[in-house]
Amino acid sequence: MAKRAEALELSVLGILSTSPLHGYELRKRLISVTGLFKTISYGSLYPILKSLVERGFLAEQDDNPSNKYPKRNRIVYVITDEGKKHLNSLLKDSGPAAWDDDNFAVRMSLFAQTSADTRIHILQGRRSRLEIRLADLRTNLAKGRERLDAYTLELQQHGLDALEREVRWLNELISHEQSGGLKKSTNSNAKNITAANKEAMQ
Amino acid sequence: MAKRAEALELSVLGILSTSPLHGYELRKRLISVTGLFKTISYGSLYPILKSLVERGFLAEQDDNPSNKYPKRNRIVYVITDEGKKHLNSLLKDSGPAAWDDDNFAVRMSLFAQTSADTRIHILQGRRSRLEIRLADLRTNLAKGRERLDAYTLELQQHGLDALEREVRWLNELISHEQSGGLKKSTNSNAKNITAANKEAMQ
DNA sequence: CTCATGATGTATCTTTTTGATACATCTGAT
DNA sequence: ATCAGATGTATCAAAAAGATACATCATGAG
Repeated sequence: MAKRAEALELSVLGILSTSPLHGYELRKRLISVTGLFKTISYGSLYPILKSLVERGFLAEQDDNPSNKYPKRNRIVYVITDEGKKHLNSLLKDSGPAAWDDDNFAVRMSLFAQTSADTRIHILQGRRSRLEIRLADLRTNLAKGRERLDAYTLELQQHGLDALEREVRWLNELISHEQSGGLKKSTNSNAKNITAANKEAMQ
Repeated sequence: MAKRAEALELSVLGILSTSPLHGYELRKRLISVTGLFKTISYGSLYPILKSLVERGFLAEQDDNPSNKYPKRNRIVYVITDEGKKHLNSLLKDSGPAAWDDDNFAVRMSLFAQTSADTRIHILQGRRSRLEIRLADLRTNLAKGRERLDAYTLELQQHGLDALEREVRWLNELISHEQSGGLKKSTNSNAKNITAANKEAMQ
Protein backbone atom coordinates (compact mmCIF):
# COMPACT_ATOMS: atom_id res chain seq x y z
CA MET A 1 0.00 0.00 0.00
CA ALA A 2 1.08 3.53 -0.64
CA LYS A 3 2.35 5.68 2.19
CA ARG A 4 -0.36 8.24 1.82
CA ALA A 5 -3.10 5.64 1.97
CA GLU A 6 -1.50 4.09 5.03
CA ALA A 7 -1.77 7.34 6.93
CA LEU A 8 -5.30 7.92 5.74
CA GLU A 9 -6.36 4.43 6.71
CA LEU A 10 -4.91 4.81 10.16
CA SER A 11 -6.60 8.13 10.62
CA VAL A 12 -9.95 6.77 9.50
CA LEU A 13 -9.76 3.85 11.90
CA GLY A 14 -8.61 6.14 14.69
CA ILE A 15 -11.46 8.55 14.25
CA LEU A 16 -14.09 5.86 13.81
CA SER A 17 -12.84 4.11 16.95
CA THR A 18 -14.28 7.05 18.86
CA SER A 19 -17.64 7.15 17.14
CA PRO A 20 -19.32 5.95 13.94
CA LEU A 21 -19.57 8.53 11.19
CA HIS A 22 -20.58 8.86 7.57
CA GLY A 23 -18.18 9.88 4.84
CA TYR A 24 -18.91 13.56 4.66
CA GLU A 25 -18.48 14.17 8.38
CA LEU A 26 -15.50 11.84 8.50
CA ARG A 27 -13.76 13.88 5.84
CA LYS A 28 -14.29 17.07 7.81
CA ARG A 29 -12.75 15.52 10.91
CA LEU A 30 -9.88 14.17 8.86
CA ILE A 31 -9.17 17.62 7.51
CA SER A 32 -9.40 19.26 10.90
CA VAL A 33 -6.67 16.93 12.16
CA THR A 34 -4.31 16.90 9.22
CA GLY A 35 -5.73 19.85 7.34
CA LEU A 36 -2.96 22.17 8.38
CA PHE A 37 -0.88 20.44 5.82
CA LYS A 38 -3.18 19.02 3.21
CA THR A 39 -6.71 18.24 2.20
CA ILE A 40 -8.33 14.89 1.55
CA SER A 41 -10.39 14.29 -1.58
CA TYR A 42 -13.42 12.05 -1.92
CA GLY A 43 -11.57 10.34 -4.70
CA SER A 44 -9.23 9.05 -2.00
CA LEU A 45 -11.60 8.63 0.89
CA TYR A 46 -14.35 6.50 -0.63
CA PRO A 47 -12.05 3.87 -2.13
CA ILE A 48 -10.30 3.57 1.23
CA LEU A 49 -13.60 3.12 3.05
CA LYS A 50 -14.63 0.48 0.55
CA SER A 51 -11.36 -1.36 1.02
CA LEU A 52 -11.62 -1.23 4.80
CA VAL A 53 -15.14 -2.68 4.63
CA GLU A 54 -13.98 -5.44 2.29
CA ARG A 55 -11.21 -6.39 4.68
CA GLY A 56 -13.66 -6.53 7.55
CA PHE A 57 -12.27 -3.60 9.52
CA LEU A 58 -15.37 -1.48 9.06
CA ALA A 59 -19.06 -2.26 8.75
CA GLU A 60 -21.73 -0.20 7.06
CA GLN A 61 -24.37 0.58 9.63
CA ASP A 62 -28.01 1.17 8.82
CA ASP A 63 -28.51 4.84 9.30
CA ASN A 64 -30.17 5.69 12.56
CA PRO A 65 -33.89 5.17 11.86
CA SER A 66 -34.76 7.94 14.30
CA ASN A 67 -32.75 10.22 12.05
CA LYS A 68 -34.57 13.41 11.25
CA TYR A 69 -33.99 12.98 7.52
CA PRO A 70 -34.56 9.33 6.66
CA LYS A 71 -34.67 10.11 2.96
CA ARG A 72 -31.09 11.28 3.07
CA ASN A 73 -28.91 8.56 1.62
CA ARG A 74 -26.27 8.20 4.29
CA ILE A 75 -23.89 5.37 5.03
CA VAL A 76 -22.60 5.24 8.57
CA TYR A 77 -19.33 3.41 9.08
CA VAL A 78 -18.64 1.53 12.30
CA ILE A 79 -15.37 -0.01 13.32
CA THR A 80 -15.47 -3.78 13.89
CA ASP A 81 -13.59 -5.81 16.49
CA GLU A 82 -11.24 -6.86 13.72
CA GLY A 83 -10.80 -3.20 12.91
CA LYS A 84 -9.96 -2.37 16.51
CA LYS A 85 -7.37 -5.11 16.59
CA HIS A 86 -5.89 -3.84 13.34
CA LEU A 87 -5.85 -0.29 14.66
CA ASN A 88 -4.05 -1.34 17.82
CA SER A 89 -1.41 -3.18 15.87
CA LEU A 90 -0.89 -0.15 13.64
CA LEU A 91 -0.61 2.08 16.68
CA LYS A 92 2.22 -0.02 18.09
CA ASP A 93 4.49 0.78 15.17
CA SER A 94 6.85 3.57 16.13
CA GLY A 95 9.30 3.01 13.25
CA PRO A 96 10.45 5.38 10.51
CA ALA A 97 7.08 5.27 8.74
CA ALA A 98 5.58 7.17 11.68
CA TRP A 99 8.12 9.95 11.41
CA ASP A 100 7.48 11.43 8.04
CA ASP A 101 5.36 14.40 7.11
CA ASP A 102 2.36 12.42 6.00
CA ASN A 103 2.14 10.28 9.06
CA PHE A 104 3.41 12.22 12.03
CA ALA A 105 0.43 14.51 12.58
CA VAL A 106 -1.94 11.58 12.32
CA ARG A 107 0.08 9.57 14.79
CA MET A 108 0.28 12.39 17.29
CA SER A 109 -3.45 12.98 17.05
CA LEU A 110 -3.83 9.39 18.25
CA PHE A 111 -1.27 9.58 21.07
CA ALA A 112 -4.03 9.29 23.66
CA GLN A 113 -4.50 5.70 22.44
CA THR A 114 -0.77 4.93 22.44
CA SER A 115 1.72 3.77 25.04
CA ALA A 116 4.23 6.21 26.52
CA ASP A 117 7.13 4.26 25.02
CA THR A 118 5.66 4.50 21.57
CA ARG A 119 4.97 8.19 21.98
CA ILE A 120 8.54 8.97 22.98
CA HIS A 121 9.98 6.84 20.24
CA ILE A 122 7.87 8.55 17.59
CA LEU A 123 8.70 12.02 18.89
CA GLN A 124 12.41 11.24 18.90
CA GLY A 125 12.24 9.70 15.46
CA ARG A 126 10.42 12.71 14.14
CA ARG A 127 13.06 14.94 15.67
CA SER A 128 15.89 12.99 14.10
CA ARG A 129 14.15 13.24 10.74
CA LEU A 130 13.83 16.99 11.03
CA GLU A 131 17.40 17.38 12.22
CA ILE A 132 18.66 15.75 9.07
CA ARG A 133 16.62 18.12 7.00
CA LEU A 134 17.86 20.99 9.14
CA ALA A 135 21.49 20.08 8.50
CA ASP A 136 20.83 19.92 4.77
CA LEU A 137 19.14 23.29 4.83
CA ARG A 138 21.96 24.88 6.77
CA THR A 139 24.69 23.74 4.42
CA ASN A 140 22.51 24.68 1.51
CA LEU A 141 21.95 28.13 2.89
CA ALA A 142 25.64 28.59 3.65
CA LYS A 143 26.47 27.74 0.06
CA GLY A 144 23.76 30.04 -1.19
CA ARG A 145 24.79 33.16 0.70
CA GLU A 146 27.00 34.43 -2.08
CA ARG A 147 24.93 33.18 -4.95
CA LEU A 148 21.35 34.00 -4.05
CA ASP A 149 19.40 37.25 -3.90
CA ALA A 150 18.00 38.72 -0.69
CA TYR A 151 14.45 37.47 -1.25
CA THR A 152 15.45 33.90 -1.83
CA LEU A 153 17.72 34.02 1.19
CA GLU A 154 14.96 35.47 3.34
CA LEU A 155 12.64 32.70 2.19
CA GLN A 156 15.16 30.01 3.02
CA GLN A 157 16.05 31.56 6.34
CA HIS A 158 12.38 31.66 7.21
CA GLY A 159 12.01 27.99 6.37
CA LEU A 160 15.02 27.21 8.47
CA ASP A 161 13.63 29.16 11.41
CA ALA A 162 10.33 27.33 11.16
CA LEU A 163 12.14 24.00 11.17
CA GLU A 164 14.21 24.95 14.20
CA ARG A 165 11.05 25.95 15.98
CA GLU A 166 9.55 22.60 15.12
CA VAL A 167 12.52 20.82 16.67
CA ARG A 168 12.29 22.89 19.84
CA TRP A 169 8.63 22.02 20.08
CA LEU A 170 9.47 18.32 19.80
CA ASN A 171 12.13 18.73 22.47
CA GLU A 172 9.59 20.17 24.85
CA LEU A 173 7.12 17.42 24.12
CA ILE A 174 9.78 14.77 24.67
CA SER A 175 10.89 16.18 27.99
CA HIS A 176 7.29 16.50 29.16
CA GLU A 177 6.72 12.96 28.04
CA GLN A 178 9.74 11.75 29.97
CA SER A 179 8.34 13.28 33.12
CA GLY A 180 5.09 11.42 32.91
CA GLY A 181 3.09 12.48 29.89
CA LEU A 182 1.54 15.65 28.64
CA LYS A 183 -0.23 17.19 31.60
CA LYS A 184 -0.62 20.72 30.44
CA SER A 185 0.16 22.62 27.32
CA THR A 186 3.82 23.24 26.67
CA ASN A 187 2.84 26.16 24.56
CA SER A 188 2.94 29.68 25.89
CA ASN A 189 0.15 30.76 23.58
CA ALA A 190 -2.19 28.01 24.58
CA LYS A 191 -5.18 28.76 26.71
CA ASN A 192 -5.67 26.65 29.78
CA ILE A 193 -6.66 23.11 29.15
CA THR A 194 -9.91 22.33 30.84
CA ALA A 195 -10.48 19.63 33.39
CA ALA A 196 -12.63 17.84 30.85
CA ASN A 197 -9.67 17.45 28.56
CA LYS A 198 -7.44 16.16 31.29
CA GLU A 199 -10.03 13.52 32.00
CA ALA A 200 -10.26 12.62 28.35
CA MET A 201 -6.62 11.56 28.56
CA GLN A 202 -7.50 9.26 31.48
CA MET B 1 -2.91 23.21 -17.06
CA ALA B 2 -2.84 21.88 -13.54
CA LYS B 3 -1.92 24.16 -10.68
CA ARG B 4 1.05 22.11 -9.68
CA ALA B 5 2.47 22.10 -13.18
CA GLU B 6 1.96 25.85 -13.44
CA ALA B 7 4.17 26.47 -10.42
CA LEU B 8 6.75 24.01 -11.65
CA GLU B 9 6.87 25.58 -15.09
CA LEU B 10 7.33 29.04 -13.64
CA SER B 11 10.07 27.82 -11.38
CA VAL B 12 11.88 26.07 -14.21
CA LEU B 13 11.79 29.17 -16.40
CA GLY B 14 12.86 31.34 -13.48
CA ILE B 15 15.85 29.20 -12.66
CA LEU B 16 16.92 28.72 -16.26
CA SER B 17 16.67 32.46 -16.83
CA THR B 18 19.73 32.76 -14.60
CA SER B 19 21.77 30.03 -16.23
CA PRO B 20 21.33 26.96 -18.46
CA LEU B 21 21.17 23.67 -16.64
CA HIS B 22 20.50 20.01 -17.26
CA GLY B 23 17.64 18.11 -15.66
CA TYR B 24 19.44 16.58 -12.72
CA GLU B 25 20.95 19.82 -11.52
CA LEU B 26 17.75 21.70 -12.27
CA ARG B 27 15.84 19.33 -10.04
CA LYS B 28 18.24 19.92 -7.18
CA ARG B 29 17.82 23.67 -7.46
CA LEU B 30 14.07 23.27 -7.67
CA ILE B 31 14.07 21.28 -4.48
CA SER B 32 16.33 23.70 -2.67
CA VAL B 33 13.83 26.48 -3.37
CA THR B 34 10.55 24.72 -2.73
CA GLY B 35 11.90 21.65 -1.02
CA LEU B 36 10.89 22.78 2.41
CA PHE B 37 7.42 21.80 1.47
CA LYS B 38 7.65 19.13 -1.17
CA THR B 39 9.86 17.23 -3.54
CA ILE B 40 9.76 17.13 -7.33
CA SER B 41 9.85 13.82 -9.18
CA TYR B 42 11.48 13.18 -12.54
CA GLY B 43 8.14 11.90 -13.68
CA SER B 44 6.91 15.46 -13.39
CA LEU B 45 10.03 17.33 -14.42
CA TYR B 46 10.91 15.68 -17.73
CA PRO B 47 7.44 15.97 -19.27
CA ILE B 48 7.38 19.65 -18.32
CA LEU B 49 10.75 20.24 -19.92
CA LYS B 50 9.59 18.46 -23.05
CA SER B 51 6.48 20.60 -23.19
CA LEU B 52 8.44 23.80 -22.69
CA VAL B 53 10.77 22.85 -25.54
CA GLU B 54 7.81 22.04 -27.80
CA ARG B 55 6.27 25.42 -27.09
CA GLY B 56 9.54 27.15 -27.92
CA PHE B 57 10.26 28.48 -24.44
CA LEU B 58 13.34 26.33 -23.98
CA ALA B 59 15.99 25.00 -26.33
CA GLU B 60 18.13 21.92 -25.90
CA GLN B 61 21.72 23.01 -26.04
CA ASP B 62 24.54 20.83 -27.20
CA ASP B 63 26.41 19.97 -24.09
CA ASN B 64 29.53 22.01 -23.65
CA PRO B 65 32.11 20.28 -25.86
CA SER B 66 34.84 21.30 -23.44
CA ASN B 67 32.96 19.30 -20.85
CA LYS B 68 35.23 16.95 -18.99
CA TYR B 69 32.93 14.02 -19.59
CA PRO B 70 31.74 14.17 -23.18
CA LYS B 71 30.45 10.62 -23.04
CA ARG B 72 27.94 11.60 -20.40
CA ASN B 73 24.58 11.90 -22.01
CA ARG B 74 23.48 15.29 -20.79
CA ILE B 75 20.87 17.65 -22.14
CA VAL B 76 21.36 21.27 -21.23
CA TYR B 77 18.27 23.45 -21.36
CA VAL B 78 18.52 27.12 -22.30
CA ILE B 79 15.74 29.64 -22.09
CA THR B 80 14.80 31.28 -25.41
CA ASP B 81 13.70 34.86 -26.03
CA GLU B 82 10.17 33.56 -26.30
CA GLY B 83 10.70 31.86 -22.96
CA LYS B 84 11.87 35.07 -21.36
CA LYS B 85 8.82 36.90 -22.64
CA HIS B 86 6.60 34.14 -21.32
CA LEU B 87 8.36 34.24 -17.96
CA ASN B 88 7.91 37.98 -17.67
CA SER B 89 4.23 37.73 -18.43
CA LEU B 90 3.84 35.00 -15.80
CA LEU B 91 5.72 37.11 -13.27
CA LYS B 92 3.28 39.98 -13.68
CA ASP B 93 0.40 37.95 -12.36
CA SER B 94 -0.17 38.77 -8.71
CA GLY B 95 -3.67 37.25 -8.50
CA PRO B 96 -4.99 34.47 -6.26
CA ALA B 97 -3.03 31.78 -8.07
CA ALA B 98 0.16 33.29 -6.67
CA TRP B 99 -1.09 33.07 -3.10
CA ASP B 100 -1.55 29.41 -2.54
CA ASP B 101 0.83 26.94 -0.96
CA ASP B 102 2.12 25.52 -4.21
CA ASN B 103 2.92 28.82 -5.80
CA PHE B 104 3.88 31.28 -3.12
CA ALA B 105 7.38 30.05 -2.34
CA VAL B 106 8.20 29.89 -6.03
CA ARG B 107 6.91 33.39 -6.58
CA MET B 108 8.85 34.81 -3.66
CA SER B 109 12.03 33.13 -4.83
CA LEU B 110 11.63 35.16 -8.02
CA PHE B 111 10.83 38.48 -6.34
CA ALA B 112 14.16 39.92 -7.48
CA GLN B 113 12.77 39.77 -11.03
CA THR B 114 9.43 41.30 -10.06
CA SER B 115 8.11 44.83 -9.64
CA ALA B 116 7.54 46.26 -6.18
CA ASP B 117 3.79 46.53 -6.80
CA THR B 118 3.57 42.89 -7.70
CA ARG B 119 5.59 41.89 -4.68
CA ILE B 120 3.37 43.78 -2.28
CA HIS B 121 0.21 42.48 -3.88
CA ILE B 122 1.37 38.89 -3.65
CA LEU B 123 2.47 39.27 -0.04
CA GLN B 124 -0.86 40.81 0.91
CA GLY B 125 -2.77 38.17 -0.98
CA ARG B 126 -0.81 35.45 0.72
CA ARG B 127 -1.53 37.04 4.06
CA SER B 128 -5.24 37.23 3.39
CA ARG B 129 -5.20 33.58 2.40
CA LEU B 130 -3.51 32.57 5.63
CA GLU B 131 -5.78 34.76 7.71
CA ILE B 132 -8.80 32.91 6.41
CA ARG B 133 -7.21 29.64 7.35
CA LEU B 134 -6.28 31.08 10.72
CA ALA B 135 -9.87 32.08 11.44
CA ASP B 136 -11.05 28.57 10.53
CA LEU B 137 -8.45 27.02 12.77
CA ARG B 138 -9.37 29.23 15.69
CA THR B 139 -13.07 28.45 15.58
CA ASN B 140 -12.21 24.82 15.05
CA LEU B 141 -9.93 24.81 18.05
CA ALA B 142 -12.47 26.64 20.19
CA LYS B 143 -15.06 24.01 19.35
CA GLY B 144 -12.57 21.25 20.02
CA ARG B 145 -11.50 22.33 23.50
CA GLU B 146 -14.12 20.25 25.24
CA ARG B 147 -14.13 17.34 22.86
CA LEU B 148 -10.48 16.64 22.09
CA ASP B 149 -7.68 15.08 24.10
CA ALA B 150 -4.59 17.00 25.21
CA TYR B 151 -2.35 15.66 22.46
CA THR B 152 -4.67 16.59 19.66
CA LEU B 153 -5.16 20.01 21.18
CA GLU B 154 -1.42 20.51 21.51
CA LEU B 155 -0.98 19.55 17.88
CA GLN B 156 -3.62 21.97 16.72
CA GLN B 157 -2.35 24.75 18.93
CA HIS B 158 1.10 24.21 17.51
CA GLY B 159 -0.24 24.46 13.98
CA LEU B 160 -2.07 27.61 14.90
CA ASP B 161 1.07 29.14 16.38
CA ALA B 162 3.03 28.33 13.26
CA LEU B 163 0.39 29.96 11.11
CA GLU B 164 0.35 33.09 13.27
CA ARG B 165 4.10 33.26 12.99
CA GLU B 166 3.79 33.00 9.23
CA VAL B 167 1.41 35.94 9.18
CA ARG B 168 3.72 38.05 11.32
CA TRP B 169 6.54 37.26 8.95
CA LEU B 170 4.44 38.42 6.01
CA ASN B 171 3.57 41.59 7.89
CA GLU B 172 7.23 42.37 8.36
CA LEU B 173 7.98 41.71 4.72
CA ILE B 174 5.11 43.93 3.65
CA SER B 175 6.16 46.82 5.81
CA HIS B 176 9.76 46.53 4.65
CA GLU B 177 8.51 46.42 1.11
CA GLN B 178 6.46 49.55 1.64
CA SER B 179 9.53 51.39 2.78
CA GLY B 180 11.49 50.64 -0.34
CA GLY B 181 12.12 46.92 -0.67
CA LEU B 182 13.98 44.32 1.26
CA LYS B 183 17.29 45.85 2.17
CA LYS B 184 18.35 43.60 4.97
CA SER B 185 16.98 40.52 6.60
CA THR B 186 13.89 41.01 8.71
CA ASN B 187 14.79 37.90 10.56
CA SER B 188 16.54 38.04 13.89
CA ASN B 189 18.17 34.70 13.29
CA ALA B 190 19.61 35.62 9.95
CA LYS B 191 23.28 36.22 9.58
CA ASN B 192 24.38 39.37 7.86
CA ILE B 193 23.63 39.55 4.19
CA THR B 194 26.77 40.16 2.27
CA ALA B 195 27.42 43.02 -0.08
CA ALA B 196 27.44 40.53 -2.92
CA ASN B 197 23.86 39.65 -2.22
CA LYS B 198 22.75 43.23 -2.04
CA GLU B 199 24.26 43.75 -5.45
CA ALA B 200 22.51 40.70 -6.79
CA MET B 201 19.23 42.48 -6.07
CA GLN B 202 20.36 45.46 -8.16
C1' DC C 1 -45.11 31.29 0.30
C1' DT C 2 -41.72 30.38 -2.90
C1' DC C 3 -37.61 30.46 -4.87
C1' DA C 4 -32.65 30.63 -4.83
C1' DT C 5 -28.44 29.70 -2.69
C1' DG C 6 -25.51 27.04 -0.17
C1' DA C 7 -24.61 23.21 3.02
C1' DT C 8 -24.93 18.24 3.33
C1' DG C 9 -24.26 13.77 1.27
C1' DT C 10 -22.52 9.73 -2.00
C1' DA C 11 -20.07 8.43 -5.91
C1' DT C 12 -17.14 8.16 -10.10
C1' DC C 13 -14.11 9.48 -13.91
C1' DT C 14 -10.26 11.80 -16.05
C1' DT C 15 -6.01 13.86 -15.45
C1' DT C 16 -1.94 14.64 -12.74
C1' DT C 17 1.67 13.16 -9.88
C1' DT C 18 4.28 10.15 -7.52
C1' DG C 19 7.46 6.48 -6.56
C1' DA C 20 9.88 2.85 -8.44
C1' DT C 21 12.76 1.31 -11.53
C1' DA C 22 15.98 0.67 -15.51
C1' DC C 23 20.09 1.81 -17.42
C1' DA C 24 24.59 4.11 -17.96
C1' DT C 25 28.75 7.05 -16.63
C1' DC C 26 31.80 8.88 -13.45
C1' DT C 27 34.11 9.68 -8.61
C1' DG C 28 36.56 8.53 -4.66
C1' DA C 29 37.87 5.60 -1.13
C1' DT C 30 39.83 1.36 0.29
C1' DA D 1 41.16 -3.10 -8.71
C1' DT D 2 36.90 -2.81 -7.26
C1' DC D 3 32.91 -1.26 -5.49
C1' DA D 4 29.64 1.93 -3.31
C1' DG D 5 27.56 6.10 -4.24
C1' DA D 6 26.82 10.27 -6.92
C1' DT D 7 25.42 11.89 -11.45
C1' DG D 8 22.45 11.61 -15.35
C1' DT D 9 18.10 10.54 -18.58
C1' DA D 10 13.89 8.32 -19.06
C1' DT D 11 9.51 5.72 -18.53
C1' DC D 12 5.61 3.18 -16.40
C1' DA D 13 2.23 1.42 -13.17
C1' DA D 14 -0.26 2.90 -9.41
C1' DA D 15 -2.06 6.43 -6.39
C1' DA D 16 -4.21 10.76 -5.58
C1' DA D 17 -6.41 15.05 -6.76
C1' DG D 18 -9.84 17.74 -8.73
C1' DA D 19 -13.91 18.12 -11.10
C1' DT D 20 -18.21 16.94 -11.58
C1' DA D 21 -22.85 14.73 -11.31
C1' DC D 22 -26.71 14.10 -8.72
C1' DA D 23 -29.90 14.45 -4.72
C1' DT D 24 -31.74 16.24 -0.11
C1' DC D 25 -32.23 19.71 3.19
C1' DA D 26 -31.81 24.54 5.58
C1' DT D 27 -32.14 29.30 5.47
C1' DG D 28 -33.40 33.57 4.37
C1' DA D 29 -34.87 37.18 0.98
C1' DG D 30 -38.59 38.96 -1.52
